[in-house]
Amino acid sequence: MDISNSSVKIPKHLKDLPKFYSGVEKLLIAVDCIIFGFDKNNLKLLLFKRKVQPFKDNWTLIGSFVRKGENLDQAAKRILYEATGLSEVLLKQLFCYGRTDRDPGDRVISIAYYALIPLIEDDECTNGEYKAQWFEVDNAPSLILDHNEMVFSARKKLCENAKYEPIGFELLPQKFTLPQLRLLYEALFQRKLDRRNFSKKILSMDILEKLDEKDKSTSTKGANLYRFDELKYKDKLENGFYFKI
Amino acid sequence: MDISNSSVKIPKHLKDLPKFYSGVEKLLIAVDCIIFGFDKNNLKLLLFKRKVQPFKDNWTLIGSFVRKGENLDQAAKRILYEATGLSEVLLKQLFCYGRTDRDPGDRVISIAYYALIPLIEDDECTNGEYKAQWFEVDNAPSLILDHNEMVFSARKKLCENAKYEPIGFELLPQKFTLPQLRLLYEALFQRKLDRRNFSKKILSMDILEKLDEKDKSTSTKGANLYRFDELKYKDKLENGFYFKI
DNA sequence: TCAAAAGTGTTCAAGTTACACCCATGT
DNA sequence: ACATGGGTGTAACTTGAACACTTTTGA
Repeated sequence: MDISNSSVKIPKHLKDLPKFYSGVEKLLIAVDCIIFGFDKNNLKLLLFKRKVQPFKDNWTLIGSFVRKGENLDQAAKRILYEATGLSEVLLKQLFCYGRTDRDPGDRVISIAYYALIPLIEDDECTNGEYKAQWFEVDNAPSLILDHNEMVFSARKKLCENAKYEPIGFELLPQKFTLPQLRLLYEALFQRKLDRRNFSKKILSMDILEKLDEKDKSTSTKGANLYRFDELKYKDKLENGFYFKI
Repeated sequence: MDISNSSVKIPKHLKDLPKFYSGVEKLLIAVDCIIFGFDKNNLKLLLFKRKVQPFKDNWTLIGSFVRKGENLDQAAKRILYEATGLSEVLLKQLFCYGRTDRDPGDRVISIAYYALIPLIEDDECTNGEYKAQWFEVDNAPSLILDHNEMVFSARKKLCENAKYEPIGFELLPQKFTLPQLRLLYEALFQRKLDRRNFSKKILSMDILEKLDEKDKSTSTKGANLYRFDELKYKDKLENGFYFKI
């Protein structure tokens, strides 16, 4: 199937014409980000104090209206950068929320994205602008509008995606141990995983690079550090391999 | 986790105030529907001749701008009804397309939905308004804007969803045979499935009702007709069962 | 009576789960 | 020397894949 943008090119004489579709009502478009992090045992959520009315000072996801000339992905990226200072981050579009009454401030269509970031300190996230705070996902305060629903769906989607894509690594530091990785998946799937079977499975995929370093912070023996080998992974993908945990 | 709309109620004094968010640019919002059908061996796509500029008379997905006071799902439902006359149809939101340059007519944010309908004749779809035509998905004409990309993604998503949700039945008549159902999944997954293993698997789920009727249109012996037992399925769902094909 | 599709059962391979023992090291 | 978490191997089981024979009936 041809998935190129379109075989029908834009005729030149259209380019400088006034816009079509006049008289159609326009709406506000926002992007909201569900920012996940992981800390030892817990999946976490970065929440913010809303700065504007309505619902000023209530807990909220971070979001912003989409600007003129800005793609949706760009908007998500900008929002995340403004809120955390991070730019190389996994962002994924989840769902579009458009109930007419979802925001009493006006009708707003909101596109939800989730972001997976390696945990950083609360105060590094503020950038002077926002009061950000990490919460355990299962222990987070109630949020404004339909943001609770967004978080719920995002968590579910994250869990699904993590089964078939190697996105868990995005939530860990570059170097991590197998026990760490296992705790992450246990938090995502909300169930215990067998230590031995987990190691076997993840190592058999042959997408981790074993480093010559140990992390002794959780045991006397120390656990080996690994790195996700993205190049190797992508190479394998092309040869019919697919990630599955 | 609390997924109620919000624990923060809208303060009464806000309700009659002028809208917030003044000065923010608004954009056009459209919903586009990828309408799938199934005919004997082939997954099909219902396409339309565009009635307006730009790209008038080119093949396109059916779509419409979202109206004031209309939820996104309602818009999708309306579009589908206007185009096919069908109203009890599976509709699922897929993805939101928002590239700034995706429509030369103006900046339009488009939310794609797929619809699964039991095949009906082309001319029943017109409703006097549109020139609709079914195409095999793999043999469809090139579409305007980013509609080719939408179709591609929708097909992929449909395939994924069909593995874990009993949505295949939406594409068949109420009464169907196992060979028919198998052909459908073969078209979705684009590979042959073993006749015997397929029957075994689908019947072992115990969500089909065997009818006392045969379809003799494809063989002398005739194939038994079945019906998807939605109530039974939902009941099983609550008891931890999950569909998997 | 035979061709063509439909229905059913068995066997084998692969993947998943359960589980036990040894290792390294700071105290 | 021992307690604690980390590393590996093996057996039982479940699931999915491969495959062959019998049944029905219109032509």
